[in-house]
Amino acid sequence: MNHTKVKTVSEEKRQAILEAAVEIFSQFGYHHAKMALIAETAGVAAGSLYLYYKNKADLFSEIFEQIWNHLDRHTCELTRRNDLTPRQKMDCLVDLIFDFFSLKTPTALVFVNEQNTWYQLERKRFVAYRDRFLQGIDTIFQQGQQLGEFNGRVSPATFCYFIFGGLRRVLETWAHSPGQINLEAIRRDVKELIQYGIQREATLK
Amino acid sequence: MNHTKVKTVSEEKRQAILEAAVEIFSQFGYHHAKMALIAETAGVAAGSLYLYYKNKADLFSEIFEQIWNHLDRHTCELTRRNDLTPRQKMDCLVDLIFDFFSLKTPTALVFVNEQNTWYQLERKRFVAYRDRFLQGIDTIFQQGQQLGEFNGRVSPATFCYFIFGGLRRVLETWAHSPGQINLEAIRRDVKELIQYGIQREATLK
Amino acid sequence: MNHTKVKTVSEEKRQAILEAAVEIFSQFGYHHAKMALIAETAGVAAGSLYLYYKNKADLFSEIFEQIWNHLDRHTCELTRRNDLTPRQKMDCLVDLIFDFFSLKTPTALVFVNEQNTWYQLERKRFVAYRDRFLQGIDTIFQQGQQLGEFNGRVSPATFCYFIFGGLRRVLETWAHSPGQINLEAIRRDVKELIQYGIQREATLK
Amino acid sequence: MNHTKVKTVSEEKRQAILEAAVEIFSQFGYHHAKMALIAETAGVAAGSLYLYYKNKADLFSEIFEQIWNHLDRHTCELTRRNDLTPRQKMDCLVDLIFDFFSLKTPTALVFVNEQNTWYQLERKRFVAYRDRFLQGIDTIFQQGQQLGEFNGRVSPATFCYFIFGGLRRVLETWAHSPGQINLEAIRRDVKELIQYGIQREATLK
DNA sequence: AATGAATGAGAATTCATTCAT
DNA sequence: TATGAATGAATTCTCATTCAT
Repeated sequence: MNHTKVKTVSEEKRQAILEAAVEIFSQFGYHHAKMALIAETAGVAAGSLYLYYKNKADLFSEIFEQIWNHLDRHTCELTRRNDLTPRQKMDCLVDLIFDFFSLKTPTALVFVNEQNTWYQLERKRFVAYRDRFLQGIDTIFQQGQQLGEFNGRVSPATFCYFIFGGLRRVLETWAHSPGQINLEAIRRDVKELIQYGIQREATLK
Repeated sequence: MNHTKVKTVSEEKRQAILEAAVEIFSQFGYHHAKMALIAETAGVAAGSLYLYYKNKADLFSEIFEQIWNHLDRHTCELTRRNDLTPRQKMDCLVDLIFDFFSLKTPTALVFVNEQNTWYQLERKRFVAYRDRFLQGIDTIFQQGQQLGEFNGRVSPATFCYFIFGGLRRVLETWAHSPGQINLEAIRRDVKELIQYGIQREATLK
Repeated sequence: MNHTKVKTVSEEKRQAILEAAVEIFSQFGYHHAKMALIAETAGVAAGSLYLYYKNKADLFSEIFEQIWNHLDRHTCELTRRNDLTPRQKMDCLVDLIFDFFSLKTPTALVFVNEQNTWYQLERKRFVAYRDRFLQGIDTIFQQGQQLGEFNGRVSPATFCYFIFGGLRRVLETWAHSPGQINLEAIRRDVKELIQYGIQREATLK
Repeated sequence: MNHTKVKTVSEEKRQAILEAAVEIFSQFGYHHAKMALIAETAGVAAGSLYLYYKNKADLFSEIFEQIWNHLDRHTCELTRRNDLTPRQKMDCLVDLIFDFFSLKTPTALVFVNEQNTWYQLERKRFVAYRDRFLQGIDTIFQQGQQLGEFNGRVSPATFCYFIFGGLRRVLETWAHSPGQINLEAIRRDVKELIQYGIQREATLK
């Protein structure tokens, strides 16, 4: 029974370190974040970090893995739902991301600001996760095209990249001054942009 | 007397260094780019870099300054033209970005990938340039809204970021495998997405 | 009451740790041998090592102590025997070393490879053991010289080192690929080399 | 012309660093030698070491390379000479080594004491150099066996290893207290041991 | 102006040892 | 006794920048 406790204690500390890392990475960026400071923030000795994570890059990657797992899980569910129209699904997708950003702000800051760092550290995984996510958008988009709800003249790939890039960019701006920009206003705007960007002309009559 | 000539020679070398820097920064990212390698690429000694630029950050900033000046100049011109409708201006803006990416790919990659690095190095300038550029788009956008051509419910800033983020992302994909993707097809798709994203519903009748 | 038993149990674990240490030290060398790995090999927790040995150096030293005690005991016995000629005693000495190597190969490897490490850690003891052992050889050697059996022009110490170095080297080669080399053939060769190296010219007539 | 000078200056400093390294390695052993101390001893900054040597292991290896190149060159020459009998060649070989040890004592100390360290760092090169050297002894030995000068009952391989090991061991002892042991006395003894160890019985009549 | 060898501050990481349980 | 998570001292190596030539 204390096996469970040990596991729990460890898992708790692992999480505490991760949270400290998020804090420090979001504040200083990957390259200026010092392991010693992460350790101090987490309330452990510097050496202890290496009991839970192989090295700085590994600790950093863990943040991205957790985010992607979260996004992935929900995107998959979303594509499979039958109770929503493609247009509603697209809205939900935007909500999924915006909810994550408003609830886990520091994590989200790391996610958008250090995207390129992670790409350099873990090219393979970066591409894999990104493509899986794009796949999700693609699925929804094609569902919409088949139902005649979405603009049929645009290639799904371009659409995916465009929407994903637009979202990321908007959130980057927010990430640079999260206190000053109203996330909810942006959320509405983005939905509007996507909806009217994908809407088939005929339906607008 | 030969002051002009010296100036020119110096200016040429300054530019050569800058181009080498673009090459190296785009390949390795700011933090993994070594000054020694930039010097070698530029065909000068490491120490000589410091005759032309104060330090690494300064050299890096210069790249962003040049890009912004280029974008700025063209955006300003564009806003002032009377021979184009706002919708056409928006098309021209897309062309501006597409041309920039296809003609100066490494520069463009540094611009999109190292945005956050530059933000950390030069917060003030980052914000200043960004806002000035936004101002330009805003002008066009408002012209379009006043003429009833553009969607009036979206904030120009969000619109602007979203569009540019989308553009950037699409072009990044192209930049990673330029031979395999038809740039002109993407250009058309993007214009389509933007037009129908900003178009006032009524005009779609 | 069960004091004896406890002692025995403890002694067994102490020995198990020592054997694990021999294994790891012989494989990685003193400086690359990790205490954690020794503990794992011995089937105890890392912290437990310190219940039996003061520290890494102490554990390491214990190996040398045991080897020396083994060599010492047999060498002493050998010198005291009256039923053997000096030449036969020398043969026995070679057998002692050969047996040690073939029966306790990892231990022997630590002994030969880490000689210098031990010298740095325990200079005093190193010298003391070495000199005591030399004393033994010296005794046999002088017995041989007095009987006119051995070459009188060579210093016993040099003789001793030379012979042991040669033995060690030959056995090292064998230890690195025990299956491919016939230990008995080497044993014969070495005895031949020693005999004819120590033999007084006159006796060869 | 100053190209030569630059080269010379660099080569001099490279050598100065190497000598400092020999000094420090011989005093503390590889694992306790600090790069900072080597730099200080050489009169350069710590970072400068890395201009001349890739890392600590590389600097350390250079010492062994130089020694082996020296020994190699002379051993090769020796085997090819026609003006010496095999017995004289064997004597010269011993002299080669002893001369090196008396002239370059600190270097020699590193060579014998850190043999095992080098083996662990550069297994391949260690074996290659050692085997090439053994080859040299082997050549001389077989020349001697063919002429009937040397003991024909001992396998050349065992002989080589034995002699090499004996030599190394004798010098190790000297290395542990170079001031207290008369190298010349050992030199004589070793020659004696080898000669009478390899001498064919018949020639002793 | 140009060079490039020299500098040295700075940070990640390892691992023997401890100690609360 | 036994554990093994936590500690933190200690050290290598990198690379932007300087400066004597």
